Amino acid sequence: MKEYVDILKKSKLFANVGEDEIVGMLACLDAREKHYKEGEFVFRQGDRVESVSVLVRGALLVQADDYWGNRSIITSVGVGELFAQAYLAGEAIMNDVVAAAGSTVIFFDAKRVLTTCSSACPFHNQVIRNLFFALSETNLRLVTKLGHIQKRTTREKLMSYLSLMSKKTGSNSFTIPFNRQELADFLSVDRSAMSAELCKMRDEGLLRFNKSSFTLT
Amino acid sequence: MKEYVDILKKSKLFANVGEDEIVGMLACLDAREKHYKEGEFVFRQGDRVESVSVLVRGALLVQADDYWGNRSIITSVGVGELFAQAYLAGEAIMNDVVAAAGSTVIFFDAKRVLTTCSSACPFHNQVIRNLFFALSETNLRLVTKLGHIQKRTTREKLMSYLSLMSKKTGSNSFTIPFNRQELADFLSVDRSAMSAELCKMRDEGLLRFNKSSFTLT
DNA sequence: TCGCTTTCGTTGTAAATACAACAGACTTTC
DNA sequence: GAAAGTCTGTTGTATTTACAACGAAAGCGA
Repeated sequence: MKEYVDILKKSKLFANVGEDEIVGMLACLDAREKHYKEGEFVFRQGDRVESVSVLVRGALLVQADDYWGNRSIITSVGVGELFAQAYLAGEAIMNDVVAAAGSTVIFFDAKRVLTTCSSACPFHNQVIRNLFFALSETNLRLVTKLGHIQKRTTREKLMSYLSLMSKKTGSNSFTIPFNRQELADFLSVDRSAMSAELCKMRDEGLLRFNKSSFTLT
Repeated sequence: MKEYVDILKKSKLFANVGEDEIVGMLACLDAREKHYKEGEFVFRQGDRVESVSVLVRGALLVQADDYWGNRSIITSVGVGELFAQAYLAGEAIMNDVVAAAGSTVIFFDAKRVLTTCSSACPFHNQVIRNLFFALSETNLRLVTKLGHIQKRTTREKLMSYLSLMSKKTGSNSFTIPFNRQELADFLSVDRSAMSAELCKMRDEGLLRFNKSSFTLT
């Protein structure tokens, strides 16, 4: 377990908590380590989540299968990230969580995390706040993505995304962290159709671009 | 302020907290009451949110305006509900929050809510957990909606939504809480096109329906 | 430099969608 | 019971998109 303290130290769950305190809290929070092979399920649809879960090795996918067997990926989870936090409230988890590679997860007892223990762990309150902030971050990502995707046309989705980037950077010129295919996947549209639409917008004088650099005009 | 205790009592923030404790906490959490006329802004894009906010009268809309002035509604807020919780982490709020009618909001100091005060408020920990759970609920709503909307075709969106309802109710027959227009707005598609697609699916034998009652086959 | 791969723009076609307009069934209201 | 309004299905058309396929440009390794 202690081999992963370096990773836990960098995770959002233990932000502003020292290494010694983390080691001390491992027992207090009933930390348990579990290994998964590629393709194994960490959670299945309908499971109850009773642990705060941190990925410390590998990669996970959060995905959903519908009534007809179609699969869609909700999000991916990287090392150091929390997942399934939103299901600690008691709702059954709606998605499958699958190991995309050999992975290790550390589970903390949710009840112990969410209940402050008298005086033994002075940094416990910080951890609770961190958990809340981590969930906030997830939430913001979702709202942002929803705002883009809910637009009807490809052009509107692009406008939504690009104008947000402009606001975020405070400038009409900015670089996006996606290539064309990734941007298309992010906005849930076809790459070639999106590429064509971008060029049409450029020709109409709405914007200019070079690779991943854009300028709104 | 005390006239709203009945409403606060029913809000998620004070679940499992008695009326007397709520009254006691109003001062501890630095509760402040503020009134808004229709059209007034509770928060504007870019504001910092430093209060836990509960709507106790009226109705609010969370909406976003993009670079070109287009408006899109993210969600609505009803009496007793928390809003803008995800921005307590320090990020500037991405949306405008506007009063859709004459409204009253009670603000609690976020720092005081998130930090347990020694012993004065025995139910303080419960409130912190409640805040976390409220955010979880928001999160689930978002993930669910995203799962539907990110599908490419109207049929896939319908499949996604209806198969989820089937899973949720544990039956192939269920009633949805929307009429056709509301369902279309929820899934971000055109009503008439959706209606046509539903009938096509019925004719193909995928499902049957009568008003808001559906049966998957 | 030569192949190989990746990325991006471009085009054509088939499919899906938005939009507008309308008719029938059903509700509500007076 | 009549009138007005709402909800739903239906249809036609213009627009938009997905999909497939291809070529040019850039990056990369041998």
